[in-house]
Parts: sequence; C-alpha cells; structure tokens
Amino acid sequence: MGERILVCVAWPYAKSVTHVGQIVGSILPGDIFARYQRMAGNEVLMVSGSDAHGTPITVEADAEGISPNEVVERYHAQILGVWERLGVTWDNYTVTTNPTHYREVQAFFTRLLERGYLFKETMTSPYCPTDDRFLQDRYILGTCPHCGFARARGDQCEQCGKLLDPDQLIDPYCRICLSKTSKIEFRATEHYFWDLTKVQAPLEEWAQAAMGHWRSHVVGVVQGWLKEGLRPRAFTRDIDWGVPVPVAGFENKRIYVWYDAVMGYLTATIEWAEQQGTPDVWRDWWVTTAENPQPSKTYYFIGKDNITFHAIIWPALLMGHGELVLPYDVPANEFMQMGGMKASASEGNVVWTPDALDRYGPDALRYYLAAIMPEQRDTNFSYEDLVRRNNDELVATFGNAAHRTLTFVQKHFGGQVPEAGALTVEDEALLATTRATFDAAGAAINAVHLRDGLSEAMALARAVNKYLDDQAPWKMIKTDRERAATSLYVVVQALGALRILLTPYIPHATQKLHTILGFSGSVDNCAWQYATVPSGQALPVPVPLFAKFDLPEVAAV
RNA sequence: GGGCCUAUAGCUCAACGGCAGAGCAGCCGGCUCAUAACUGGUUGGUUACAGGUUCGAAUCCUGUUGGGCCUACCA
Repeated sequence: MGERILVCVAWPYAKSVTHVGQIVGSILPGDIFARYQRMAGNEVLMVSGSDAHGTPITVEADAEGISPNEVVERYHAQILGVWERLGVTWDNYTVTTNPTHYREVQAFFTRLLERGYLFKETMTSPYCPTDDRFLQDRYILGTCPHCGFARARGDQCEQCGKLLDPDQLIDPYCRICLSKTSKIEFRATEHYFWDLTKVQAPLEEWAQAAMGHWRSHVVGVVQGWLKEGLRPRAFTRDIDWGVPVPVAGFENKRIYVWYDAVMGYLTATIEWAEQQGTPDVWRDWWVTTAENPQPSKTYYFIGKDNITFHAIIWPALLMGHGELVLPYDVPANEFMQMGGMKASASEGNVVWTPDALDRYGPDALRYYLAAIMPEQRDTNFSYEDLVRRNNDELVATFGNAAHRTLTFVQKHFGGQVPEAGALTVEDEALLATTRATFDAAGAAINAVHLRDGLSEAMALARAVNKYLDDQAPWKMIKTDRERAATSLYVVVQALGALRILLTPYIPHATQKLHTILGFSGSVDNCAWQYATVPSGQALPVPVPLFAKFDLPEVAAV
C-alpha cells in the first residue's frame, strides 16, 4: 500500500436535501479524489456525515411539532439516498447524533479543558421569556438603527448590509414566536471560551510551512486572520440540542455546533474503526508521534464559505489537542452561480440534486459539475450548458469513440479484440499518448486540479477519434485486413485506458465500458496504470454509453 | 466599515513576468465505422477601466468600477 490519504468532506446540514452547489463544492471533488487515490494504490479513508445540531433544526422541529432528531433522521435518509444515486464512495458517512461522536467530542472538550485552552466567562445574551430560551442573534428581529428597515436581524441588516449587535435593534422581538408584547430580555449566562491566543504562534509557524501548495484564495484568508490576531471564541451555547457539555452546572448548555461538526472528521474515523472491529485503527490515521509526524495526508474538501473554520479554527483545535495530524491541504472551492445569479433558496434558483438526477442521471451531472468545478473562481451552472456538454462531449466525443469502434469490431471481427500486427509510427504514437495520459491526469488529480485531470482524459478521447479518421479501418478492411485489425487493437487499448482514466469522474459509464470491453467485476478495482486489453478477449454486443438529451424547454437555470 | 478573492473570444473556461490558448458556437473543406455521431482548416480578444514598474505585463504595483466570500453568535 502507498500513503494513507484521509479525504474529509464538508458536512451537509441535515435541514434540507443537498443542492448541486454542495455537490460541486465538496462532495464530488472529494469523491473524485478518493476514487483516484484508491486506484493509484493508496490507502484511502473518505469520511463525512450529516450535521445534526444547531438552532435552525430545533426551530424547524418546533414548527412541525416533532423532535429535532426526527427532522435530522428525515433529511439524513434523503441525503443518503442522494449519495447512493450519485455513486459517492464513502468509507463512513455518518450523522453527528451517533454515540461515538458524542463520546469523542466530549473527550476532546475535556482534553482541551485539562490542557488549559478553555476558560469560563459570564456574558449577557438575549432571551425570549415567551419561548423560555436564549436567542442567537439571527433569531432576533427589529428595526435597523442605520436604515430603518423593519425586519433587520440581530446580526446583520439585510437591507443595508450593516453588521449589528442585537442590543442595537430598535423594538427587538423574537423571530420564533414573533411576540411583540413580551420584550426580549438580556440575561447573564456563563460559557466556556476557547483561548485561541494560545495557539497563534504555533499556528503561524505551521501555516507558513503548510501553505506552499495551497490555493491562493485559501492562503489569503489564512494570512488575513493570522495578521488580524486570533481572539477567544465562545465554545458553548444556550441550547438544548447538541453535544452536552461534560461539566457540572452546564446541563442546559451544549457544545457549539460548529465545533462538534468539525470534530466529526475525527469521530467518523473512530466510528469507522469501531465498525471494522478494530477500534484502535483510527490512531494509524490521526495520531502523530515524534517518529511519524504525518500518519496520513488529510485533505479537506469544502466550499469557500468554510475556509476559516477548516484552515484556522480546526487546525487550532488539533493543536490544542496536541497529538493529532494537521491538515495537509484545504482545497476549498469557490461558488457555482445559477444562471448568472447567486444561488439562493429564497430566490428559488437552487438546483436540488435529486431533481438534477431525475432529469439527467448521475454521470451527466458528475461530468458537467467536474467540468465547471469552481477551483479558482466562481463558475456558472445552467441546465442548458449541462445538456450541451452531455451531447457534445460525453455522447459525441467519448461515447461515440467507444461505440463506433466496438460496433465495427463486432461486425468485422466476430466480437473479439483483434490481433495486432506490426505497429506503425501512428500506432505507437497513440499508445504513447495513452500511457502519458495516466501520468498527466494522475498528477493533476493528485494536485487537486480535478478539471485538468478530466480534460487530459477527454483529450485522449479526441485523439482516439482523430486516429480512427486517419486510419479509416472501414476502408482498410477492404484491402488490408491485418492493418485494420491492428488499428482497431490500438484503439481498444486506448478505450481500455479511458475506462480507467474517467472512472473517478463518471464511474457508472466506465463500469458499462468495462463490461462491454469484456471485463468482469468492478472497474473500481482497476489500478491507475496502462494495462492491455488482450487480443481475442470476447466482446459483448456494445450498448451506447450515454443518451442524448433534449435542450430544456425552459431556459431558466 | 475592514480583510481576502475575482473580471481574458459570442458562451464555458485556460495561460500567473517571455509569441494571448482550448472546448463549444460560426464559416469553409474531408470522411461515412458510429447515437447526423467524427475530423482538418478558419473567423473571432485594446485581457473591466485609468495610471505605474520592467528590455518585456493578462500576469507585478497603485487607484477606479462590477461580482463573490469572510468579518469571531449562520451552519
């Protein structure tokens, strides 16, 4: 086995089914990367789960008259269904309500406490007497002192955009009960704070060394925060849904959902190890020693809204813990806009993943999202563009390269991979390109340049089509059967390579190609290297790899 | 308000101090194995705007304009 690669993927919030922005931002890049690393011979663990805690879920539960856990279980089940359909290869996709998570988050808390990173402080928080609960800033509404907007939130006014504190609002009221008669109170409450100032220096030192291969927009955020100087952050919340604080007197408080969610990468690994019946194996992935400071390379696949938490806060927590491996890379993606507009559920221009899957299936969606993945800057999603790329690139370029070859072999060579005669310069050239594509695409994916990896593979598909046109076996078959056989043999080798090269991106289609090239078993088990499709191998009657789609009638999104 | 990122062909995106490129769309040609699918050639850019540094700038610097993210209690 090669290296240990831990693929950590952002935790979807269990309050809705996923939208395509989450897929393109973190889930799909994580899956492409993990699939490649497995084929490249590395030991891979890919973990994530549904984020179950936080105020919005309790509000949703109250509104529906059900428990928070019922809300979570409903959406978690839906999300699992999406992974099944999309073909995401989790080693453990869990949910933050699992017992291992509670136990290990509390252990992490206790360790931070014992090591002196947490301190208690009394603060004043807004409180709704009607609901008998403390309110987070965004659950307080009132009139904006700057612009007079009547429904400004306690954290920010949506009209003028100014940042606010709840006590600045004029006539504040509770967003949950909407009661304007019972006044918001400000009550004293005690919380744990996490003293980030204690890790400022080591964090700077680590970041300096680690960020050499990071994306520039991630580096920018990290440098900005470090330059600004880290400050203590509240670590607990007045809420009854979340991981309990393991300290007497804190029974009505919970660990802030942000922290328990990010610790999920660790706890999901521990849970995975337990499920394997080898409960200590997680240590091989996470625990550093003097001899082995990097037990695994950890990659965090997230959207750009999450950079601070994964590139500053989580590494700082890991340092506070003291013996856990720090992130190797945080390849955050930018955002994918919808039809030129910022994606927003309230604006109604969010594309829900199940809808996209219903229309076009997993591989057209995976291919399109990989092709426009916002690795360096925001990109733009539209169904029209998805259909165009499906028809022009998957069907016409890649699918057709396979189909025209295999139907021809079926007709003229009895459904067996032809015998190769002497190879010409052109034959050798295509085979050389084929071999080189493994290196080029592999290097790109390993550097988390996933779009480049895809375009390398598609360039090979175009080279196959050009080679076929140049060699014209349909003419050659009439005059020189051996030459025709040889060129078809060469093309079959290139197709055999494409079934591997494209598996991280479009695994369902490449599994089909795997089968119609006469292989059994799963294409996932192929190694990332050139391997011959042997002459004489029996080829089943080929079926098209992809279907064409009609352009959507409504141009919207 | 502050910080960070970003603007390149009709469209989607590369190039990151050394001749501005690819795919698609458009135009002209070739092929007929293939889901009318393939392929060659070609048109198309004052690199948002204004300055500056440099032998040389899409690239580095300053400013302006537009977009995005973060801003410590959103998850």
